[in-house]
Amino acid sequence: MRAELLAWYGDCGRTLPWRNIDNSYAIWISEIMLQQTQVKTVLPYYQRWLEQFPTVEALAAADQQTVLKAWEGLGYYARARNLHQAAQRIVAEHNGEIPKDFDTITTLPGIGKTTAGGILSSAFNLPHAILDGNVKRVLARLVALPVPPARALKDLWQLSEILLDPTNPRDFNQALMDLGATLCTRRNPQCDRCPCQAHCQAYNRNIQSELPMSETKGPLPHKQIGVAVIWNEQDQILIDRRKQEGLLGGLWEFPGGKIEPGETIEDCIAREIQEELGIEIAVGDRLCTVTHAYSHFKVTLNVHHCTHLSGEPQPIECDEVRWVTLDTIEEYPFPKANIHIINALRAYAAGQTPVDVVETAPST
DNA sequence: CATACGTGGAG
DNA sequence: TCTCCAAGTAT
Repeated sequence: MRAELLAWYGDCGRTLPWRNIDNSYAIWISEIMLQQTQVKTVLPYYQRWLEQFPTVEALAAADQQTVLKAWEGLGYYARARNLHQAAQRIVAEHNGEIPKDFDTITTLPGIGKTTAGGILSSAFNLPHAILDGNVKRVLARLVALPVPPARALKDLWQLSEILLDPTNPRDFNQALMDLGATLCTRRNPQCDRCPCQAHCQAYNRNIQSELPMSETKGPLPHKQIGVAVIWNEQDQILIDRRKQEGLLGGLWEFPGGKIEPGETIEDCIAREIQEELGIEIAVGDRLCTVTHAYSHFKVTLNVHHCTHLSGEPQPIECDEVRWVTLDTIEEYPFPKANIHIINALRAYAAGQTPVDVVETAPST
């Protein structure tokens, strides 16, 4: 099966900018960006990143806000924070060289088993297996896995290791991923073009469309949030930088919080701002309403104009607070949901009517 | 072993 | 409109 797969890869493999290059730093960056993220999404970020941080030294020397700004919009921001930390460790502990040893490279933050295998095989042609989403799907079909892949990780890893071509692990791993990305897709797999068709249990039983089995998940919880755009007398707006840990760590946002049962939006906003920033505000008109879906819950941001009344803002529940103008706000990294608020603010400043931004309709 | 962690695209 | 999920890792 190796020969057929490698031959197919030679003919039909994708051309990607991080493929067949002699730059382990760039390959590392691509592997991190590609975690849970499609190639098409990564492409522009990857190009910009290498222009801005061409070497591991350049990345290590950058400040975190610059790094997060370059990552803005890609999601899973711990990846950017870990990339930055790992770069500093690679410079300090490994003379600026990406480690070639599996146990060493997996001690770096953000590099787990499959990313390590991806880097080591792609950058150095070392015989380490991978098990990403593509490979899980390909292998689940190959053996007609009767359970969801998450229930058989040990077996799938073993299979990936057994199949791996020890003489050409780089091309073999890339071929496996390309097969999953282009032919052995989640829906409508093109088995008629597949180099592994004869070996595929799912195809032989004609159950390729049913595999891999998926876990059933319930509906996402939906939270209502009150958000404040607080103006001072200099026409500045108050933003805060979220703590390093957890959701959107290190990014800036407009302050606010969860609306309690029976609480009005206005009461919620005034309470949250008092609790989190220690200041008094007057809650005014609605600016916009933004509904946004994260991976594990949905939120509706009920955004209101507010006026600063008294008190010096304190970073009680965040790492930092700052008054900014609409002209300089773009220097700060913001999560996607807040980008919508900034756009609404620009429209407001330009004299337009308030807008509702709805990405996903509220379910309740 | 289960959950937290973003965003955009496809059907 | 809504669900699923895509080059996963950390805890």
